Amino acid sequence: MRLHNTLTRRLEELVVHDNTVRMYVCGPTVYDLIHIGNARPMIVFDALRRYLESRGYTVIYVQNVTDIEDKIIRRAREEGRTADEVAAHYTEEYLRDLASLGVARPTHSPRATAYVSKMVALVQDLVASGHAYVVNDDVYFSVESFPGYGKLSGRVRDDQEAGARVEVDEKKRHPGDFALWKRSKPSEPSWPSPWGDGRPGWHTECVVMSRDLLGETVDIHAGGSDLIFPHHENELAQAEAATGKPFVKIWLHNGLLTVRGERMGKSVGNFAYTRDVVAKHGGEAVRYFYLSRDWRKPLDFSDDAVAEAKRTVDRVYDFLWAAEALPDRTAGEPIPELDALEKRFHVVLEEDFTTPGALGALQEIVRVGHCSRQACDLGGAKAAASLVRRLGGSLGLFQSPRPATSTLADDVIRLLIALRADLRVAKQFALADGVRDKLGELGVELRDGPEGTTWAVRPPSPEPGACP
RNA sequence: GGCGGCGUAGCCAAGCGGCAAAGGCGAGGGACUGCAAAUCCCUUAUUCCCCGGUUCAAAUCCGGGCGCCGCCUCCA
Repeated sequence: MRLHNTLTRRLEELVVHDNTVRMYVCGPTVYDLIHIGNARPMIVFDALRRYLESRGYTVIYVQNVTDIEDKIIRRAREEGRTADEVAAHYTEEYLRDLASLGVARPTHSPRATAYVSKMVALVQDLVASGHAYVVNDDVYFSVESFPGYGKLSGRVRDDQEAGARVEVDEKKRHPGDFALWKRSKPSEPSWPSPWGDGRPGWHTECVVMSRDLLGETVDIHAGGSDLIFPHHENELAQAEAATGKPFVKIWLHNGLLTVRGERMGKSVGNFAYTRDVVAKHGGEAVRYFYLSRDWRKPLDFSDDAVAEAKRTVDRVYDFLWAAEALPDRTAGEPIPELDALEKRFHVVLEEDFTTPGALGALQEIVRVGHCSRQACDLGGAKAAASLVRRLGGSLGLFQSPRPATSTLADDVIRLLIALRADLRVAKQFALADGVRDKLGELGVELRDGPEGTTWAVRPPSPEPGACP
């Protein structure tokens, strides 16, 4: 598989040892519910993980939880709670949102506060090796001590100075230097260190947790493209200054969500909470929506666009549930078109994980399935359905079983269908249509076909499939 | 000012040197139907923002425009 590496700006073959992919994805800072933009990397990289697993790799998937940070402290103060309480609360909520999106639990979800002593050790190492310096109990990383600084984001230090939007901190030797350890104010959470009580600065946690759980060099490190600078640039500098080894083989950065062309962000105020969008359209519609656009490109979010994705998802399930309810027949002629489509599905994913192309292939498989059914090739329809299940499953889509109705409900619906059939024979069309409409209001859709009437349940807000 | 990305049908969106340009939505026509819905079939870009260039061959490569967006500050 080839993936676009931010570091080299080209497609690179994913080469791993022991058939194991070591993958680190930047997680949330737990000071609030996650918004729908935060959900993009979670879904996209979860889909990548599942796809790699479906291709036979073992994936160790780490997503951190940042549970100590200025915003958490501020929030705690506002709510009269401790920072720990705020972090614990929003960590729970975050995990709930992940589940509602059909995102599998990471292999590890390390919390920053559990790694403070290891962060202190890293900072000590950097001070000892001359990559960091201490000023008034704060510790700064010296960007001039690391020649590779800027290689990820393509930024040259001197160019940045011209912009001069960054406040010049007198204590820093170079404007680009960044805090590794900050002395804490009396009322703030703090940890002991050789430089007095304080807390970790930016970027250090990911380096430490990544190294601890995945080793000094990871295969994939992923996150939103807004993290390229300064966050990932600074991580890279610390990690490689400390170990002298490459920190990451392939950097992956997803495009951001926009709203009417403008970037979605908490500070802009044009965001929606993941939870609210999922309540309205279902988690799987959100997932399909994200996978229908190349993961590196910006994606314009709107309610209508997600609603369209939901209709598409519903239609696929209509086909799946209908085909699976068909009587079993001995397999008919294999359909060569299905093989070709399966191949295409993999070809486009192997080349930079182009999920929109793969979804296109999936749609065509559905069409072939409908077509087979129309032609009374039940084996063909079933083959198409199981292919959709299998391929969809490799991206975390289309795994829901037909919603169970009680036997009693089934019987009553059948009774109503029979009654309506009688009414139609008697040409009592107003009454027959009334039955159809009332059932429709209850979420039961009737379809009259050449072989009689079938029905399907349309849940108001479908839950995403269980994780395989 | 520096760095990066994008511009493909009414809309969304693949394709990134060689089949007169996937797929979805929407729209139109037809089949089926008592009428619908669903489904099926057909139609909907001779052309890929504009202008030059390279090439036997370009949406795809190069140069120059125009337009939009992101990052450079916590941010997925």
